[in-house]
Amino acid sequence: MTNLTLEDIAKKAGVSRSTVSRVINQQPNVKKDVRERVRRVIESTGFRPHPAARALASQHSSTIGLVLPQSVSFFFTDPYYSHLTKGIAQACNQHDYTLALFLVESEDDEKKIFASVTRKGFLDGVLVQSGHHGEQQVIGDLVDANIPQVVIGRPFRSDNVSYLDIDNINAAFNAVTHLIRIGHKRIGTITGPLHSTVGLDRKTGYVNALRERGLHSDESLIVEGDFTENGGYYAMKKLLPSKPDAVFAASDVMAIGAMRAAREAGLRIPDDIAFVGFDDLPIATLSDVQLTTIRQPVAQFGAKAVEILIDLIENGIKPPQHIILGTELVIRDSCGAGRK
Amino acid sequence: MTNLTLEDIAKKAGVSRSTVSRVINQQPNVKKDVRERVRRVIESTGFRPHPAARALASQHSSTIGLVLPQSVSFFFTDPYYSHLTKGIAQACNQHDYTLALFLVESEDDEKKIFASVTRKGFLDGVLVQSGHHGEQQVIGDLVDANIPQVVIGRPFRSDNVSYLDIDNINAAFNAVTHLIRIGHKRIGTITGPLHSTVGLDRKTGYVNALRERGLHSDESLIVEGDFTENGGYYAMKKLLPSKPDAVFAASDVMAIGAMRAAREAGLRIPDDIAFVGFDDLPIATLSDVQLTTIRQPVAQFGAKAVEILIDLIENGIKPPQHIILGTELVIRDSCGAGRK
DNA sequence: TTAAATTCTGGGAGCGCTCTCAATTTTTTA
DNA sequence: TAAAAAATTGAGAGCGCTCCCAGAATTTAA
Repeated sequence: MTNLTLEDIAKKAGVSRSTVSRVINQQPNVKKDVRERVRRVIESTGFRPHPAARALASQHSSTIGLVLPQSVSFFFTDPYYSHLTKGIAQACNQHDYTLALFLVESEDDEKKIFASVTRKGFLDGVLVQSGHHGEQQVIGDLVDANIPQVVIGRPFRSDNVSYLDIDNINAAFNAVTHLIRIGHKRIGTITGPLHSTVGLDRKTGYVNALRERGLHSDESLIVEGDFTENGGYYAMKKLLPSKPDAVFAASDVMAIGAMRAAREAGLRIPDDIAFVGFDDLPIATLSDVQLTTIRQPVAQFGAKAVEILIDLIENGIKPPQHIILGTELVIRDSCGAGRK
Repeated sequence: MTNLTLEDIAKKAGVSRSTVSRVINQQPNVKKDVRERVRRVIESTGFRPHPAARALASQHSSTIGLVLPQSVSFFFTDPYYSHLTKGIAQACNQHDYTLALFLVESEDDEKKIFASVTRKGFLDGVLVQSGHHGEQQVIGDLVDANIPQVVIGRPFRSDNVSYLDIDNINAAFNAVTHLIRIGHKRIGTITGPLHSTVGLDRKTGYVNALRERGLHSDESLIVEGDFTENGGYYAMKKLLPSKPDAVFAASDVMAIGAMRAAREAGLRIPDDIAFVGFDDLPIATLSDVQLTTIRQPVAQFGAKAVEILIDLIENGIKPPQHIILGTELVIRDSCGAGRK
């Protein structure tokens, strides 16, 4: 089965290359019967236009890139990213875009990947996961290259870029307020990495909630985690001497790790110590005690990012949009609501 | 910053388009000083050749696709696939290939994706995760389209295709033999889906081990799982009435679920019941009792698949290769070795 | 019925590269 | 030093498509 070209189809259908092109691209001004005839030939031959030729002539590739910077790639195996990636991939399928995945693993990768990502004509647009402070570079380069981009999560410098985020401060605030309301007094937190906006924002929400409720926030009750299970485990070990009666973990995965540490220390959950997580990934309901957590619609998040990006691509770059999606506190067993 | 072309670089360097092309593609027959001069211009301008133009002229795109068929996409959020994907992505970076991700989610996707995947000139090659029986179609289409492909995991019909797999039968055999050797008598298994070769092979290994050691294999000790945590949990519930003293789960994730069910039933691990998993993903060491399991080098697996594929792409299609990677039994706490 | 407006169609140029081939320059050999 | 061989270079064609424009066919208006 040799590869057909527009010209071949044209010949078979007794028309010109141009007409076939019109049919394929659903342009007007083709007689109905001609259009049908051409369509039948395309159907019967299984013809597909050559993507590279198309991209070259039309200057767009129907491909978008998902870039996970170095600090993020490390965590790619965390379920949050699988769900995100899945949502993104699904949305791409739906919109007939191809998804190219760029996991930056080293300085070396970084150079190569950024060079190809910023090369106009390869990708129509880029989704960038916001990483830590040092990685503003990527976003800046993309802005300079004038390539449509949407940042997932608020970046440190958010002027000039469209991004999609949840209201982390408010969500964390609600979670901690809930803990206070049901009677907890010494509430600790395991934060995300504090070189990321997510980490900082969730911590801010925690601090704000304590302050508003008149609880003094004790530095020894705040431990920095790294969004991994093990990170949560070790952070909890650091937290234990301060004897918290509740812990707000900035991710479900860390909450699971923290609960493991608590159990090892002989504490019962939620009787001796309560936990609230963040994300509401499936794992939240898989431990022995179901995790109270903040639900963020990760997959839809990805899908939404794709939609915004495609809008940017197809309808031109607009003033940067900042879209904040809602979250929801899901009360289960680990917070001890209704027991105290 | 407008987009440069070969011609622009040529003019700046005082040579012809062809010479610049030679420099970029590291071809011989360019004078040393000319090469240097051109290289400097490229460096200083940050020029990158247009990928589509390149692909069109050279008939290869330096892009490979990773296709996860419908039955697999469902499990994409399972950590196994994150690790696999990560390994693949890393290898692609290393070899200067771009990775396109295709998660088939529906019949509709399937058509679209296969059409674009089989379109010659878009992807240089394809990595396909072997799925269940009904999905041989993909692989067949790819073979017909004569596109270099490597299947990850043994497919049902393995003639004509190169694939990469581990020796599942043998690995499962070893795991179960280990359980027998340390004194367990009533060994149950939670299999993977039995419409997949992985599921079947690991079950076969289990059955063989029992047979060789003269234990009769009881149908009620075999329950089909689906590689999810919840699947493991419910499979274990079905297994409990048969009172196994050990369980071989065909994946770590299912083992975790199964252990949750066992704990809920008041059983102590490994004292009352032993567990062995499969995969040795990080989660194996994250539960309260560390999981004995079979280590398969998932990330390297992905990397290897990429290497084989690239070899196929760059050195021509060869007789199908079947590569089997080794595994290793990792003995931790959950099997109760040394206690009985 | 004819002129004007509209719709449809095909040819040509060009997207930015690679690759072949012939011309030119340089090196080697006698 | 000249001829032969080898290395280097540039021009041209072409990859398969899109898009513009002019010409042909059709429809509408007069």
